[in-house]
Amino acid sequence: MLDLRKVCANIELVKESIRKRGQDIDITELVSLSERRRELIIKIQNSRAELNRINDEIKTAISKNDSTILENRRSDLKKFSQSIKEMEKELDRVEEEINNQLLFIPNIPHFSVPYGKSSEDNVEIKRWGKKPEFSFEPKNHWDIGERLGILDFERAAKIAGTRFAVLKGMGARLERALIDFMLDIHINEHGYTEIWPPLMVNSRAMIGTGQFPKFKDDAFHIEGTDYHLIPTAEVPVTNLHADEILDINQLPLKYVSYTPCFRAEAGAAGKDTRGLIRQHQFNKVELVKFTHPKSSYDELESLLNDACKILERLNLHYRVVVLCTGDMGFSSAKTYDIEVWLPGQNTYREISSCSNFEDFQARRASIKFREGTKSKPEFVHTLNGSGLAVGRTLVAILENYQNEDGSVTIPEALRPYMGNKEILS
RNA sequence: GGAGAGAUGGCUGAGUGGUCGAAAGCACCGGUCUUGAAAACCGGCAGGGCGCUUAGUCGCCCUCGAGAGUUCGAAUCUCUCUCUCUCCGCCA
Repeated sequence: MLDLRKVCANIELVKESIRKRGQDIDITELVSLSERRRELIIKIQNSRAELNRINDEIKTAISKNDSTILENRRSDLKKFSQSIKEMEKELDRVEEEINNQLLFIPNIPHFSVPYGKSSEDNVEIKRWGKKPEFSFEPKNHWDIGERLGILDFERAAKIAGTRFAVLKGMGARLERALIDFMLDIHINEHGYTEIWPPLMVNSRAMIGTGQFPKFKDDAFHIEGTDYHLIPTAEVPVTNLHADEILDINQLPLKYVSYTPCFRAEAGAAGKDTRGLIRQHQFNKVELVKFTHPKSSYDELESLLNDACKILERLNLHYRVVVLCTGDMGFSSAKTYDIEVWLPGQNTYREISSCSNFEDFQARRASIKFREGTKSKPEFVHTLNGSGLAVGRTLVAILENYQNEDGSVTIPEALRPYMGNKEILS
């Protein structure tokens, strides 16, 4: 959420940033509502001050047993407080409307974010490793996985539906190994603290990180409750510190959390219907940081590196792109996507998305810190990134490490997690 | 699921209709003392919002889990909700 005062003081900047994202949101009503809000507040406050003054008179009248003043004042007060209540009702309506509108305005992109309309305009900034060469035609991961008997989409469809998968035998083991492998690196080498959060959250948490109200249809909801299946660990982990003032000496706080993620994938009908790429349920190891505003962009770089490290250990070729203004997520001020090379599909595929939200989420969830012991609390900056999407990493391994006979070599770094097995066949 | 108790500042906790945005203690910050530290003593220490001719060691307003109500006036009384704890039941 943007700061109302800043929006009103920088109307053109906000309009421009909405336009750069390729969106069309009219903020003129918001600005006039803000003015109305200020008028009402001033009126109400003056009235209340007067009300309080009269109340003090009544107090003294009672202590002095002066019944004349008492009766005079009492008869007025009721009407007076009634009119205040009416103004307050209007103020409530105005503030609710302001809030509704603010919740739908996306974050302002960082100045370093390239302008663009779609993913076509994202800018590649880094490439690591190289594409593996094959003496045969590399297969898709679903063909490899089904032949090895470790992926089963048909039975998943039977028990749940489309966009689900069953992992079996060494497939399940590989998924579990990857989770452990990623967690160990982030915890032991990168200094993150592990979190095992609830997999369902209330709507307040979903508002806090920006999924609600705008993207309500993307989440699974448990009917008759206020529980929502988390679309990413970002939601519970970021909201862990909602309504808190964090100790500046503890910043940056770094958390890593493995969770299943649930997405309705509304609007993605027909996209990536085959394979593991786009599922209603998938596993992800998520990195979350709470930082001082001054260092958040440095922390974004190191978060990106932490995520890249996993692919490097697995020796998987990847590239990093900066998302352009038109392709960036709603809450983000700057996002890097890590895209892994998938030879079976002859393309780079997003495997991690690392973002700095600046104070956009912190303001929604009210997460603050204090610069000095006597300073006013300020909002922290929040960041997160996948470290990594587990299912897509499994896909990358199957496709990049496949052999001509249909077997798959297990990356060396992963073997200790796979009972020292070297090959899936 | 049943019964009971509770929710107050960073923490502990007092307060049952006006003298309360709030005692006391702890923690923290500043000062005095000290070679330094500790102790002792003195002082400070909640969040949010609005205003300004002087942007301040400034003025005002709101907030004692959330919301509604009673009252001239609510931390205090009533109702609803949320959460926490204890006991019982059930259960991985």
